[in-house]
Amino acid sequence: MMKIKEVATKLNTTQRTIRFYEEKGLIQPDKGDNDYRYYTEQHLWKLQTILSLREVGMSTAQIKKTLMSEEEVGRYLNMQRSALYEEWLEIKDMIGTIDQMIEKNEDQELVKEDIFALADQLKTLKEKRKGWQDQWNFDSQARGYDESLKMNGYRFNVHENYEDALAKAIESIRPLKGEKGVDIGTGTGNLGSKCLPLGAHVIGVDQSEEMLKVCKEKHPDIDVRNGHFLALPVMDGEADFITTSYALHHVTEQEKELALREMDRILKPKGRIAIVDLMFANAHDRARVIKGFEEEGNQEALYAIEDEFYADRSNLVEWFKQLGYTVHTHSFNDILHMVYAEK
DNA sequence: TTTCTTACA
DNA sequence: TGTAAGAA
Repeated sequence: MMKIKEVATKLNTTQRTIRFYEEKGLIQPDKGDNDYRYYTEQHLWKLQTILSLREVGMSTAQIKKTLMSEEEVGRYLNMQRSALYEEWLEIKDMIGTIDQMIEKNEDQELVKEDIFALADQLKTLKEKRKGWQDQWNFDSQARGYDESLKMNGYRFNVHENYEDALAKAIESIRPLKGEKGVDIGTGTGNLGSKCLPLGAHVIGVDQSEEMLKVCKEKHPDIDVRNGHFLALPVMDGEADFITTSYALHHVTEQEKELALREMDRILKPKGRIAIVDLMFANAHDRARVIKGFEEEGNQEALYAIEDEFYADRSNLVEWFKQLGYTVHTHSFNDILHMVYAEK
C-alpha cells in the first residue's frame, strides 16, 4: 500500500493530478481511518494507463468510457488517432494560408482584402474538414450491408457490375507485395481485402465505427482506421496506392476536389489511384441518362440520384490532370465508372 | 510531517 | 492542472 506522494513520484506526476482523476471518477483508492489514500499495484497500473491515454490527448471523459468498457481500448485509440490527424491537418491548413498571407503582404502594399479572402477561404476549408457527417447512417447499415448488396433494387440496381468493377480496380492498380494501400470508405472491406492475397498492406478507412468493426471481423488483416475523404488518417506520401469504391458519391461535388487533393497528399510519387463509383461520364451524359429514367418513369432511380452526389467524371479527370496525373477512365455502365490516375 | 479539502487562477 | 491556506 502506497501513499499518494510515493505514487506521484513513481508515476512522475503530481498529487493534485491523481486526486483530480479520482474526482473525475477514474480511480477509487482505498481510504484509511486518517482519510489518507492508499494505492495498490492495481491502482498503479490503472493510473499508468490513464496517464498514457492522457498523454496522447484523450479527455478524462473519454478515458473513463474506455476504462469501463474494458475490451475496446484499441477502438478508442483508433478514434483518438483520427482526432489528432484532423487537428494536424487543420494546423497544416493554417500554416499554409499564413504563408500565403505573408507572401501577399511582402509583395504589394494594400492587400487587406487578399488577406481577408485567404482567411475566409481557410474558414470554409476548416468547416468542410470538420463538417463531415454521416447522412446515410452507415453505423446502422453495417450489419446487413453485404446482404443488401446482393439484393437488387426494384427498378434501379446500383450494384450492377459490382464485382466486375472491383476486379477491374485491382487489375488496374496491380498491388505489389509489401506495398501500402489505402482503401477509402472501405465499408466491410470488399475492395480492400482483394489486395491482401497479393501481399500488400491495406489500410481501410471508414467513418463508420460499426462498418470498421464488421470489416475487422471479416478481414482481420486489414488495418482499420477511423477517417473520411477530407481527413485521411495517413501521413503525407505514405501510400503506394489508393482505392475507393462506392464512396465518393457521399461527398458533394465541391468537396470532391478537396478529396482528390487529400488523396494526392498521402500518395507517394508514382503512386496510383483507382476510383470506382456511381458517376456520370460528363454533364451531357448526366442529362441524357436522367432523361432516360424520366421517360421510363423510374422514380426510384431519380430519387437515388438526387439523394447522393454522383460525380461528373470529366471533372475528376480534369482535377487529376491539374495535379499532374496521367488519367484513364473506364465505363461499366451508364452510371458506374472507374477513374484511374497515376502520379 | 504528511495528507486532506476547498477555493481560485 | 497548479497554487495556496487552514485543518486533521
